[in-house]
Amino acid sequence: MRSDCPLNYGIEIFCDKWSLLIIRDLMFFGKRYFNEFLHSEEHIATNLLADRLSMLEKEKIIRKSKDTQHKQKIVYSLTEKGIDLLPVILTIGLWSEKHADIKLNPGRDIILGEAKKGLTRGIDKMRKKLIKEHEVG
Amino acid sequence: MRSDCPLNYGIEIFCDKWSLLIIRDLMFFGKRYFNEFLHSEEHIATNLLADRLSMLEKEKIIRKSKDTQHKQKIVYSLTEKGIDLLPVILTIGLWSEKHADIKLNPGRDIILGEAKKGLTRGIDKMRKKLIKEHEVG
DNA sequence: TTAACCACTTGCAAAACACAAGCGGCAACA
DNA sequence: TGTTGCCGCTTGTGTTTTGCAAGTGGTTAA
Repeated sequence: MRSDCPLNYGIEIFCDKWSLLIIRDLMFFGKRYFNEFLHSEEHIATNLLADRLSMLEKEKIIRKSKDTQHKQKIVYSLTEKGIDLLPVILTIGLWSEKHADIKLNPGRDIILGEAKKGLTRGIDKMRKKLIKEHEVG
Repeated sequence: MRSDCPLNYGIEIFCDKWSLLIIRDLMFFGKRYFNEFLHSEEHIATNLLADRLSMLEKEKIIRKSKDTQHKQKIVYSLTEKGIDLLPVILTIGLWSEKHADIKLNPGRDIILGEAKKGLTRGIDKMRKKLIKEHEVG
């Protein structure tokens, strides 16, 4: 670590071009398998995806488990630490919606709308949903 | 741009290991000069600092102006787009405080405390202060 | 006049990234 | 029971970004 600043702690872990996109896919698009992350529109390379998944697991942001149906498949899901990145992801999304100089996906309003109405309440509501989906707690 | 996802828009601009730290220094530590950013505890290199400052200016997150007193000095300050990164920085800080497995700087509680009491209210209060300090609006 | 300070720029080595191909384990099908 | 294809990766290679050190041209204080 370069410093003991809380901001820097988070930056060193997930501030790269891919980690938060993987977490987004887990949060909002129900993706759980290696191949599903691979086919997101940003097109991450297989080696980088493998790197990020093992890093995020090491940091206890995601959890790896075996699929009970298909033995060759591995299921990824969010831990509580991962779910708690929801405010970070939403605030970045809201900032982009306000300030982007290019046209963004209007479909994402469904996700951001709740947070736009009231940040704290929107986060609480979405957090509860995620805790159920990822069997946390 | 790799996609039209709002999250991705923000990520492509400021999700690297340095940009948010420079913005933090502008927001909370009153830093305004090249040399001041240079001497933060994370120790950015001069070429990277120059790169990031020109990128952040190009993205209209910061503003460059000449010091009226010292002609050789250049003053950096936040635009409204930059000030609006406050929620992003605060939520990363709060996440770190909650989940870090190492000891973090307890002095930062002064900054995070207001947001911890109530996120929306804390942001509003700090935002108003920043708008005055950076002469925005 | 000279020494220090200012915001950078340049050069180079190391690390990270991006792309393509391949690999061993598992599964569906003939 | 052999073949074909999907599964989560790993490996190899070239390119880009980063990190460090040194230097530069203009400015300022003594």
